[in-house]
Amino acid sequence: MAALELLAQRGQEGVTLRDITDRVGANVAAVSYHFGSLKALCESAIEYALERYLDEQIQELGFLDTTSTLQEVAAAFARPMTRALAAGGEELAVMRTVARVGIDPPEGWQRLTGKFDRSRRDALRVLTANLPGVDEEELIFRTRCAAGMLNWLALAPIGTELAAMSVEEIGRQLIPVVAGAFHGYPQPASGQAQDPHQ
Amino acid sequence: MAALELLAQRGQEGVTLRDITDRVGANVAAVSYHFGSLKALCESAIEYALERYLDEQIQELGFLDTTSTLQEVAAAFARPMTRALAAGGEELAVMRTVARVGIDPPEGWQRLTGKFDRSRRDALRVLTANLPGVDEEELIFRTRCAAGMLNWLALAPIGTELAAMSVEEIGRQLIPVVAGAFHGYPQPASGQAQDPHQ
DNA sequence: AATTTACTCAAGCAGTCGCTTCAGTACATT
DNA sequence: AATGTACTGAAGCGACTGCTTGAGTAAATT
Repeated sequence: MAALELLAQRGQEGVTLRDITDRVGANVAAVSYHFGSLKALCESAIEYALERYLDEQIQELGFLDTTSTLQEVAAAFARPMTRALAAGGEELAVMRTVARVGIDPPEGWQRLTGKFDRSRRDALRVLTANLPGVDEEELIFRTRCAAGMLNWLALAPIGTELAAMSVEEIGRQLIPVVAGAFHGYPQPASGQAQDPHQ
Repeated sequence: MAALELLAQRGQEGVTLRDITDRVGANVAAVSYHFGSLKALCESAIEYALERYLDEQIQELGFLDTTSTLQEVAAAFARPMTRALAAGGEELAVMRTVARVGIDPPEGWQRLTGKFDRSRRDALRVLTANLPGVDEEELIFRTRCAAGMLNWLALAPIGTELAAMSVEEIGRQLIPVVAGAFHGYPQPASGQAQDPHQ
């Protein structure tokens, strides 16, 4: 039940029935018996991963309030990923599966839209307090960009490099980048460009 | 020769020989005749996409110099992607293929490391001029984060939303985020113990 | 002891995969 | 007209896919 996320993350469509059964030492019939089909097994694994990630994300954002700094928001936003990168193993496989779903969403993934929306709303709430001058639409966009960046880190080779670091080291490098993406760096509307952080 | 990138982007490992031939109205034998194998065809398509993207990226960065602002750097860095998103079609398929390669690199992709390194070096050169206070190692990290974010935009569903906008509209939303990721947003000085998770 | 329940196992099904084969065709060259 | 070159078409090969089947097994329940 657990070791198959390791396969779901190596490619949603690239995982075969016998890959899984060989890895866990089971028989192909066991999958049909327990899940009905390979597709149902994958959906079950994806649902498990999504729930686990969203619960963690919502909890992290729940620790924040309107007095939280932008760095704290970025840290909370990125913490599920940084923790998974540092932990590796099944925790990282869960994050990779979630990231894959963001690229190749399965058919019936709308079941979890509720939790997903709540996670996004929580992030938006703490961001608007820090960046009152930015449109809500743009904050949503930045949130999605930041989430995409984190998902990319989980999937791309750079993620395996980060996996060798501690969670503090990852956060030290990553959080300023996430916070910077949230904050933005305005385009020179007219005249001289100035450092907006002063 | 062109319409097959559309398939390579729908999943490197999920593309089948008959998918391609049915789409272009050709026969399976034509692939073996022209490329030798499906793998060779995919490698050829990937190589084509990578070269096309890297040439464009290097050219964009080449327009910059040490007097360019951070927004200009971000704009040049993101322009191949914003342009592809606005253009759609084959140009977007090329970017999606490149992004897929970043996640699931094919076996012999080291051939193009030279151009890839040059692109990264060019980006680093114009970034150090804008951010002299940041370590080079961290600038490399931020460059990879920003590139990952752009790749994500190409692959994820948000990319199809962006594809409905003009290149100026995309840039208006995207460039501040990329520039913000480059610039970073510093963490609060250590010792304040603001983080509730420690 | 008998029965039910939960599950595993090897075998095999139809379908698809990448790839090859070889006869057939269009066209340029001689 | 004959020949060579470049390419296409349909058919089929072995390997693999997801999935099913039916016999077999171990433990719990009766």
